Amino acid sequence: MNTIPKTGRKQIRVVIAEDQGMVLGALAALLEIEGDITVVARARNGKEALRAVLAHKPDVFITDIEMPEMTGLDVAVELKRQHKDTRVIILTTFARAGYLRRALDAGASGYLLKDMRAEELAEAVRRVQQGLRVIDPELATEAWGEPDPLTDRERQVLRLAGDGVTSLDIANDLGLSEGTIRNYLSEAISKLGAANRTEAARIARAKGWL
Amino acid sequence: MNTIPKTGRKQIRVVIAEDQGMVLGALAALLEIEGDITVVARARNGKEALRAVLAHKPDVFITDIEMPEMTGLDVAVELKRQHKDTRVIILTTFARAGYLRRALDAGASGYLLKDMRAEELAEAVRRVQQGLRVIDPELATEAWGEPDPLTDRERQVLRLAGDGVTSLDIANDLGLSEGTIRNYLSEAISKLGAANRTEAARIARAKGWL
DNA sequence: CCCTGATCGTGACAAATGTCACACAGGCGG
DNA sequence: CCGCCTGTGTGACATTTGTCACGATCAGGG
Repeated sequence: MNTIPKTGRKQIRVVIAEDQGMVLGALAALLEIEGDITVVARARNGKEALRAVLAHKPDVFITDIEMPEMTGLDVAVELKRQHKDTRVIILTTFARAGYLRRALDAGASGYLLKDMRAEELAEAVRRVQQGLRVIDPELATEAWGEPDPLTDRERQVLRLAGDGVTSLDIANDLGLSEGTIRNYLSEAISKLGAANRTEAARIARAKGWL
Repeated sequence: MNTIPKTGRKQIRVVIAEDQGMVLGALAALLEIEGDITVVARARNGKEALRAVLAHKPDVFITDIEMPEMTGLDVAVELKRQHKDTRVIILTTFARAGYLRRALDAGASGYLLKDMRAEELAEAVRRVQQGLRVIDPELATEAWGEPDPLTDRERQVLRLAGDGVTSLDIANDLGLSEGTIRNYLSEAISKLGAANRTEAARIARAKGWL
């Protein structure tokens, strides 16, 4: 690092959020070697990220989805709610239609997968800063496939069941009757075409619905 | 980057393997900015990594565990079998005692977690090249805790059950009787102190036993 | 050669799970 | 205001799952 910024054009100011320190530092290094991009702050969880973006008002905010404290998607929603004009790029491992849809609903300008070529990140930052959208091509087509068929309750119940929590325990947790839980699970299982709660949870997770 | 290599000392030659292109490129960028380290090859799966290490004979080989084609651990085992003297650093997301143990058995010199600080990677490379071991401190203590209590069959059955496959289907898959499957699962559940197959699978996965 | 542990099997029983049919409230769109 | 959907509940029933007790075989170690 420490290349003197090629000061010809205005620098693109970026904040990055990512919970794995190694990846965070590496991504920052990757962007810093581009002369026209400056990483003005880094965050290792959602709340920190939100504070950083509000404080620095960067041009572009790059964020992972699954982080402690607050999800990258939640941060995007909050920025939208506050009408901030920082553009958001979601950078995640998961090629899940459900995530992409939620990202777009939250007003994100980009949705990139971590297994794309590293060179594309800086390019995406530039495109997004110019007001363009950058969506992973494979996902873009598939995305408007099936919408999440689950209701909130079903999702909530299925999440617990998928971790091995017992129907009775779920009922107590949520203050419902055990029969009701079994009904929800039965519903979810049939909606997802699964054979049992475990498979149902696996399917839902794979689609990004959980 | 582009600091002119401090050519006083010999460069440390490194090969990196990681299936997520973005992370791979970023890690390479991170190491390249260190004057004394050169990334001589990158690989995006296990087989490619093995070939790259054999071809370049680097001082240090940094690898992820979960990759297509061949696991980072498998690559390490193969290098050990061939008595190669490239030092191996495992760099993974998972703080699992089972993984660490297997890594050490495979002769790895380092086991780092992706959520450590980015600066520690280059430092680890230098230490390892000098013949030292670098193990994540938290793990180091815990590692020699509990060994995997499961037998091969139990592991195999539990893996399927954890994906929602039915006892009967597992039985057919493995050519065993359904009762036997239930026995194995019951055994596994009790060994792991779980309440049911789903929780048992979750626990086993978390420990790196699956 | 005996002991142990892993593997595979049976049978029986209890508990959890999955399915169905049905019921009643509240909310929302037409 | 009338349906319709979601959320919630009940009861009954079939199936799956989890547990136990018992055996039989086989390989390896002492």
